Amino acid sequence: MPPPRGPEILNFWHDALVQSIRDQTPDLTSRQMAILLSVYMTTPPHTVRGLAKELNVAKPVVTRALDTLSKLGYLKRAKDEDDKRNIFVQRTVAGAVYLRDFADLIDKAAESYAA
Amino acid sequence: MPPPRGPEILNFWHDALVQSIRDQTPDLTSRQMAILLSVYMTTPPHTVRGLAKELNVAKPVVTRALDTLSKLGYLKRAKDEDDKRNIFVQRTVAGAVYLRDFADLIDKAAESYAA
DNA sequence: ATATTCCAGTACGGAACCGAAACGATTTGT
DNA sequence: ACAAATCGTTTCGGTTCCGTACTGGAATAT
Repeated sequence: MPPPRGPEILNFWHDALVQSIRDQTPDLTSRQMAILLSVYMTTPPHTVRGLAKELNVAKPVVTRALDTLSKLGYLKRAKDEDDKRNIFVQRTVAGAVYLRDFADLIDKAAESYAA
Repeated sequence: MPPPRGPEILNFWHDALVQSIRDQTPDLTSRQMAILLSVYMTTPPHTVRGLAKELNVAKPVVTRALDTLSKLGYLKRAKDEDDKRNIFVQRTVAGAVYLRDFADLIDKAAESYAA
């Protein structure tokens, strides 16, 4: 299995992106998607400042993304009882489903490059 | 590296996305990125209606994306002398450089999942 | 206790994007 | 010749996002 690098990976990215756009699922911005993925793919706890630092963006960006993503039901805020200044961002079933579907989408796009 | 499959692909996508956001390169929307990639990764000629159909979006979406992308110098419009209603979307050096850098970025993110 | 630091969220003005409809310019059909 | 269809763009009102600055509440330091 010859590893496709460089140019070919752009083909892969292109196909996955086109699929996700065509499928008309709620159109998340790159930042929203990155935040959603961070919450699901990295170890808790997740705070606003932590996410902001990870992505190197301003805090309001994270707050706004959390507003949008929690309105969609893809994640939720939870209080930190030990330090009430904090909030923890947590996963939801709907978010897990959305990401599983997204993974299937990318997988499909990736099939062409498996050989 | 071949893109990973299954759940791992989300890790891969996450890392690539975070990298591209952190690197502060001009923040293209999914649609803009998809259009840019279509122009560079599929065979010419590329017209507005063709790109719109490929992505299943309205034509003005493509026109606006072309405005943004040509302002960035990542592609350019060219007249079709045979049918003056058409325009052809063409590649530029700056666009090629941008995509090569982007590919390097993804490649780097993919390295972690080589095994 | 009280001043300082830290956290998430809000306010604000500006910019970009969206879908739908309408527009000129060009080509095609009759 | 002239009506209809095609193509890219523009316009419209509305929504969302952005960065900067600021707010209120909570923890920490002196």
